[in-house]
Amino acid sequence: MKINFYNSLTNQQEEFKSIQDGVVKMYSCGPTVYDFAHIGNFRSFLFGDLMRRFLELAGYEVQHVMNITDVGHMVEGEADKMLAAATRVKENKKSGRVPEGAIKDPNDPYQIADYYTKAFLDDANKLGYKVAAEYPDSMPRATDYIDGMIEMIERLIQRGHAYVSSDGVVYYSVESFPDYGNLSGNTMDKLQSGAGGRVSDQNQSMKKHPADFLLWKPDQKHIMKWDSPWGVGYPGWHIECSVMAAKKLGQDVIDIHTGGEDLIFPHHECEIAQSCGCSGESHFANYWVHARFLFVEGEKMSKSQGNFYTARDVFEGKVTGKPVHPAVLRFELIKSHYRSNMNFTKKGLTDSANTVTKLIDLRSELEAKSGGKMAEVDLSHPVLNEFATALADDLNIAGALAVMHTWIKSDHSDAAMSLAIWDKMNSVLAIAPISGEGAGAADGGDADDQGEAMRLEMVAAREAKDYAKSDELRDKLIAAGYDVQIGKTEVTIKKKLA
RNA sequence: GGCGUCGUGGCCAAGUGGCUAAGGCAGCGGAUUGCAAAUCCGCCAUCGUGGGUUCGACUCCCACCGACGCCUCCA
Repeated sequence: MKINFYNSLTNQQEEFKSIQDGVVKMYSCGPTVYDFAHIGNFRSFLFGDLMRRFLELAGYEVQHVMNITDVGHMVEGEADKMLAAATRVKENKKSGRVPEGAIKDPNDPYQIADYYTKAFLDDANKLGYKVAAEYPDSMPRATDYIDGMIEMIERLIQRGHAYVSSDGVVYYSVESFPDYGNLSGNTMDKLQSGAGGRVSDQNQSMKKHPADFLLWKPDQKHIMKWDSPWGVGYPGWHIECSVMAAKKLGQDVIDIHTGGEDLIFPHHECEIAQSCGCSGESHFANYWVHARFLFVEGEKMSKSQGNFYTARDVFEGKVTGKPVHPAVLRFELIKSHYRSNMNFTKKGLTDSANTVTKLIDLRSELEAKSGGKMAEVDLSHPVLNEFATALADDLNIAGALAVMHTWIKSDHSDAAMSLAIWDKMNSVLAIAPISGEGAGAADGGDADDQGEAMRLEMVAAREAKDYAKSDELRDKLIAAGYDVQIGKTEVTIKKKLA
């Protein structure tokens, strides 16, 4: 199967060819663990997951690695992110958002990182993010790789790509790496002309070039710090990905690197400079694939706009007023093309809930009909072939979903075969459990006791032909989030997924 | 200013140099129902504007108009 991806490095669609036959080495930039991950983060992460699952459907063995950034080296406004997180955690403990006892000492950055790492894994697993199920093997934490970062910085200095400036800070010298700017288009001359005013002069005077970026900063006062040949301090942001990608994937050049589009510059540009500067290779990743941003009801998502949602906000019903099943959020986040800005809306969520429900219902129907028996099927089957061919065209999810919808409405008299096809499609969509995988499952919606009581009452009312009472109960059930079906003799109710 | 993506029905969104321009949602008509819901059947676009290339373009080229993203911590 011919697979195409849009490569940000060359700004065009390219046929995908893995370095090693049948194996794909893939790295995705992961979350910072100072706060709960929001739906924009997950849009980008799940795009990586879709890509990985598709490659697996296409027959590749995919080694996917995603880092956890737990080094407190970023700033939020003026404050260190870890310090900001400490403040936030203290507030959240008061409000109950962070349960009592979850973080014993909010001043300990490791405890904060641990707490939010667990929260991330919890959300990610619910959303069927495969790499999260492989934690910790495939999800290294930056603080466990400080030694590797120091090694890489030393090597960069040896090779003439980095230098220690007069204030003791280690910088990468972008002038030592002619390809700097190839990914983002921000070549050195453009950066220089555009730099005026934006960067503080005192910082700049220490650097050889305005675009030189930090590799190690000695700083005794920093909240998280480690010993190094350049003094006690902390590593730059970019170096962790270069190190963990190489260590975990075991080679200097990898196949695919993904992330949000905002990471193209400076983060990914700098990763390339570091990794290639260190290895001497012409490429770090052969394919750089970036996801566009997520908007909420047409607006950019931001805390000040009040339209900023974490994954758990959505699960808990902060967006729609009703709880949303994780499978619905997953489907909503993967159903639009990764290179389009996706618009996250309530209506979209409802649509997604309908589709997910339809798929789950079809599955139960097929299981009942086939007695759980499943046929053998592969991509040579016309339906799956069409489904996979769409995805092979730069992850054309809309095309693939069209195939799926048409198939849903088609003839399913061979239930065992249909079940097999269903499973294959679901191995990519992951909106319901697949054998051997517990993640991201829509487990159907069983009624609770109260709902069941109302249902029985309704049946009784109907036997007595008391339609007014029956209708009243139906309205109540619907208000309680149930889907009510009145059959000839039976009444069935089911919790809606959103 | 630099780099990049894009403009298809009410909304979301595929696709092709030439048979009937996917699919979803919404809507409309019908079947079904005590009434609904769900389901099933049917209906519902000529592709931003103006040129050009071509036997023929929505699809190729040019111009224009418009939308959006990145260039600063951000997925």
